[in-house]
Amino acid sequence: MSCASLYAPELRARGFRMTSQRKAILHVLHHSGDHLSPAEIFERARREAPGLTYPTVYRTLEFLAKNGLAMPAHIVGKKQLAYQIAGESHHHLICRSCGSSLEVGLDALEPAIRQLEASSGYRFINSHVTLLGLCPKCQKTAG
Amino acid sequence: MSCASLYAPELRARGFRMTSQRKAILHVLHHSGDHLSPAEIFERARREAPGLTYPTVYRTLEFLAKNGLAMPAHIVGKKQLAYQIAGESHHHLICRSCGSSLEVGLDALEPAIRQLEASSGYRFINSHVTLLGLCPKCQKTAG
DNA sequence: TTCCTTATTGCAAATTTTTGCAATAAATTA
DNA sequence: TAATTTATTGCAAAAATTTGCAATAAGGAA
Repeated sequence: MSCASLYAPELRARGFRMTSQRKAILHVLHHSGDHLSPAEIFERARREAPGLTYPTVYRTLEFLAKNGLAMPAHIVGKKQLAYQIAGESHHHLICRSCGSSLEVGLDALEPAIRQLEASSGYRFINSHVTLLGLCPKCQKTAG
Repeated sequence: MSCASLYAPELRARGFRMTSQRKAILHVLHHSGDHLSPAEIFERARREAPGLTYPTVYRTLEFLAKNGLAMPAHIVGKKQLAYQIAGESHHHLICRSCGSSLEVGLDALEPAIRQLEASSGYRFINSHVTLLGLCPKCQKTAG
């Protein structure tokens, strides 16, 4: 039983379908856990879903993002938009100079987010905070 | 005196140059204040810098982002990456269903960010928090 | 001011991403 | 199980973004 079946009920409940292409892409994202570029996702998912095409990869990734199953992340310095499975909330520190990134569970942010939900009326299923700055190493170099 | 001269010293101090193309693009971002797509930026900046080309726009935007003068933002649902001048810290609430966004000054986050600077060693020049969720209207529709 | 160094640009081509539409296949119903 | 509906895919072409490299021009030095 594929890990993608975890997600199928959620999709069906909204009138969407679980296809072999979506299964393959979810499988790749789920097991990698990491940020992957569309090209990497295409290469890996193709093994499980032969005949998979690029347009499908792009459309699926945007679909998953809109439905909260994947998180897109634009890393300054990398040209491609990367995607990651939307598991527990996680947050990124990215160095704007060297591009190195650090993933943190930012518990400190949660109370602030809850408070904002209350005041704005928005409901946040996934919070994904990207903080851009300078890592310790680049603080020396770049001043 | 153009608003871009504000930024010139900072660039020169790092060994970069203030060109007419960068001036034009900074001018556009500075006075719009809003998120703009590369195409919008190209159209507007071209008026001040005739001969401006697309590759220059893309390269300049990435350059400004790397140097903390502009902030990129990927809005789920929009294909193009948008850029905004990096003024005071601001944060976005984006509805993952209809794409509507709300810009907020999220003072509540600041203490958490300062704390993270201390623990990680990263220094955040710009914090740019994008929260993805459902706006009140879409909470009814999308369940 | 003129010269010099090299960061930056424009051009043309390559690559990546998006789009329109007919063909396919997932899920529901009979 | 077979038929039906329509969400989803693949294909081909369009559009957006990136890259390599020679030409240009910003800023410092003479």
